[in-house]
Amino acid sequence: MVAARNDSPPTAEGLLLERFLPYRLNMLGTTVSQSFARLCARRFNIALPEWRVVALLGQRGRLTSKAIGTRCAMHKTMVSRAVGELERRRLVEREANPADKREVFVALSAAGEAIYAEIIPLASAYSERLTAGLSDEDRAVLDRLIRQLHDRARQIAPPDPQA
Amino acid sequence: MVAARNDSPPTAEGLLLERFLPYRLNMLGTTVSQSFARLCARRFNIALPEWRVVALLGQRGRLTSKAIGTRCAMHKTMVSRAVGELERRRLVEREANPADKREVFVALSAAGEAIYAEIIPLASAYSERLTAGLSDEDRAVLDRLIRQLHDRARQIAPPDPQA
DNA sequence: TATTGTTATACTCTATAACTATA
DNA sequence: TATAGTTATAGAGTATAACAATA
Repeated sequence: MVAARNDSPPTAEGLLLERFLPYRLNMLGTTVSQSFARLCARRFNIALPEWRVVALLGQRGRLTSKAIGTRCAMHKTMVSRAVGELERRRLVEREANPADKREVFVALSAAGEAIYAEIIPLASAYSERLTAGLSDEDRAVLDRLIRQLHDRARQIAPPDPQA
Repeated sequence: MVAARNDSPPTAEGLLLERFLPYRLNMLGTTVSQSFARLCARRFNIALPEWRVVALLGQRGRLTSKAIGTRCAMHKTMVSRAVGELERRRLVEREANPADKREVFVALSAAGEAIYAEIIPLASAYSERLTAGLSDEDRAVLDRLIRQLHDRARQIAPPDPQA
């Protein structure tokens, strides 16, 4: 156990880097994300952007690239590359929307559905292990705090309003 | 308001990306970190790695590059570049350790101390705004959960054990 | 004119490898 | 041999700008 690590109060200067919430949230987010990314890489040889697209398509069925980007907060360039890579590996199929040929529908192939079926238990198990020590109330508070802090951060310094 | 966004329960498939904790923690960490980074860039024209080094040296006094890396979880190449940039801007000074000339002590210059004195209120104010809506109990739970989840994530898939 | 999507390019942060100079 | 630190290079992930095709 390393329980005593962060228990010291702030110094007279008013701030300790290791107790600074933005720093800690950033460390937590990257640590969790990278540890999950390692599992995905080992088991499926798949990177996180591709993982997100597979997870999304598995839930939602076919979607346009734009809808993928909106739903998992990925830039359209990243979506384009992730979908391209998944298509190269025959995990998704693309089909132009006849009603608007600018759009392309993306959907899991049979092989993609098979990967999805493996991905879900892996992700669920990871999430379960991650939160194994938490009470029901802990989970409820965590759920609420993530949303509150996320909204707050965007209020304080929104991502380049008029760029 | 977008309050209803995350309130739906998991589907029959067992997972919704936007309710998947690793995904949410990653989004939260990057959103908070980037919003704080924007403030630092606007006010001090300083990037996050440099900010971390200044904050650390302001607290701890002079440190070797290795100690900086250990204390704020930065790779030695990143420390080297951040310290180099800060030295170029005359915010830190370097001095070889006479007792072991491989090591270099890094310390804030007078100008660096001045920046540090401005950085602390900015950071404190940011943290205050970020957590403005939280009760004392919320804060205590958040503090504990960050540590628990961080430790858990590293237990589940440690960063390349034998690389 | 505006929008979907692709490509080229660049920037940030992270990481590996090769190197130096010490020890 | 091993360590502190630098540099070159490469890899994610994110972003802007220019573009083609379509509306």
